[in-house]
Amino acid sequence: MVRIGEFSKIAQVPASQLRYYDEIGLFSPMRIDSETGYRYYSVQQLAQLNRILALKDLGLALDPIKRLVEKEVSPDEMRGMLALKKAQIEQTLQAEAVRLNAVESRLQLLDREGAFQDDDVVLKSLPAQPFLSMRRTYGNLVETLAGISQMGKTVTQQVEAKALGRFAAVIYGELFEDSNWDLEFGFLLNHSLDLTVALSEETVMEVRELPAVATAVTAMRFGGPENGHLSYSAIGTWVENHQYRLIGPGREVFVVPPRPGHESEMVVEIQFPVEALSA
Amino acid sequence: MVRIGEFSKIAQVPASQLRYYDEIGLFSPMRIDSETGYRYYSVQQLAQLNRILALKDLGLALDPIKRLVEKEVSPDEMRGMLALKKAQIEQTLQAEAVRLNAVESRLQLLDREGAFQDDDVVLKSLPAQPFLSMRRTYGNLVETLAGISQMGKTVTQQVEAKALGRFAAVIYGELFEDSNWDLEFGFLLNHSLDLTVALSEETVMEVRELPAVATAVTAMRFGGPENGHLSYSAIGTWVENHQYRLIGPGREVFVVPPRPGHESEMVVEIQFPVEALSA
DNA sequence: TCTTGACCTTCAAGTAGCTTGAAGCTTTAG
DNA sequence: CTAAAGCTTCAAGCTACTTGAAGGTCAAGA
Repeated sequence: MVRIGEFSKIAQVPASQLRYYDEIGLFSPMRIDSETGYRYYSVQQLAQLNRILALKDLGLALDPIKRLVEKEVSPDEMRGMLALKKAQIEQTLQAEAVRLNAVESRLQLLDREGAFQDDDVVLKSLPAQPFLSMRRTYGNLVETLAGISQMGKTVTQQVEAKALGRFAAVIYGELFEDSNWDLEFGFLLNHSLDLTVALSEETVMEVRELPAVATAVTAMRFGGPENGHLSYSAIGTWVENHQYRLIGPGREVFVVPPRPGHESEMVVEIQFPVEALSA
Repeated sequence: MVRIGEFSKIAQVPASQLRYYDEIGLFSPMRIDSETGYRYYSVQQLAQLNRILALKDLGLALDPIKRLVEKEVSPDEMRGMLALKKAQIEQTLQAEAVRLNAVESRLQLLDREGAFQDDDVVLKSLPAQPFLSMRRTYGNLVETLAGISQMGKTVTQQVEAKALGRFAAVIYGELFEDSNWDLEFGFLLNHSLDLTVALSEETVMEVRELPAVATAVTAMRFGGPENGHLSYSAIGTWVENHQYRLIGPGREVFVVPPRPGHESEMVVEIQFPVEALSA
């Protein structure tokens, strides 16, 4: 029997933690002196403590561990817990990898530019997302707007609102020509669905996965398309100045969609996939 | 200007979080009605909020982000922060990978055994660790103990105590023979050092890295070597029953080293690297 | 035997980044 | 005009601890 300080040295666990585990009833000393309150542990208890720490290392929370060591858990429940944990860890791994990517981008950027950028152009990484969309070539602005408006109505009628995310467009051609716009547009979805929406005999919207983008340059455009060239040129000069290169079609995500009579309040996020030109 | 509810929908950020950011002075509404206290945001502020969220996505804490957006950070400081973050993320990635491994081991184990084991044999993953050690073949127990004892004295005299971890041994041969024990022993180190310790003309201890073990079966032995066979046979039967295979030399880590007169209180952790026999 | 210092006790508060809930006021739609 | 939805502040809760204050206990040396 040893006092808490020695046991904490042996087990390589801070005494405060042992007291805490005692307090929450997870792991208690062999004996507590009823006069002084001193905790006395036996080295035999190391085995138990190690089991607890091993489970904690798996990423389990203390509460489930408590039930585990008290044997209140069926094998099936245990299997469920572990499978859940596994899925969580896999997610975390993915998320961390993306994060690492983003941090590295920033670092490279900083090395080249020497200062932190303070304009409105921002690097992001974009996750893959299901996209209920159609692709077509439009002759002019009026035709496009009409198409979009009709699509909006049809979709909101046929698809439950909470599945629908933001309205978005992918721009395949050059927008700076006045005609023949090659566009894909539709709604981002909050979770993948298997559905199609028929707009007419010839045009059907389908769900596909909009691929993830490791690094994208993004900018916000406030107001209607008349401000569009501003944001595009901001992105264009930024990309040139910072030694990146466009590697895919741009996207516009409608953060605040235009409402009739309030078009000037609309907000669009413009996103371009890029990659760093390796020095 | 919109109220907090609508802004929260647009920005996809809970209102409670916006209030919190206001409270800590990280991101405040454009205007607060002095009569009602209502917060009013402008859509233009989305750009600022998005910058903040992007930095948060990098894994930065809110406090540094606050200083960043208030531009109280030099590029060099920023570089330092990011480099630190990068290192942290890389660590996390490693740790998560190990964790995933361990969880998968447990799951496989559970699938084969159908129940959670409740004896004292536990699966762990072991990190790589620097090891100040020497390897020799010993003729018999007495010779071995003498060697160990001399080594302990010399090392504790020559190396600062706080660098020294636990005493440990790697067992290369079969211990069940009575002679010719092929052993490596010495002290685990808390951080890597570049040093050698000469025990005699012929024997010199050096620091080398004891490799990490993805999956190890471990057991605790309480008491002297006379209990040793118990733990070894426990591990042996466990490994057979659970369809694992030994893939490297075993280790003994002295958690509570023997003290003269109190040998029966010693505690040793026995570790064997294993791998699952793929079904 | 006394003192000193190391060690132990409990209890309260702090950590990060929020979320939840209660009690009460304001705005908007019908 | 009323009801519902939306807003306010303030307090407490979450995880897994750590830190610190105030005070009691133990072992060794003088």
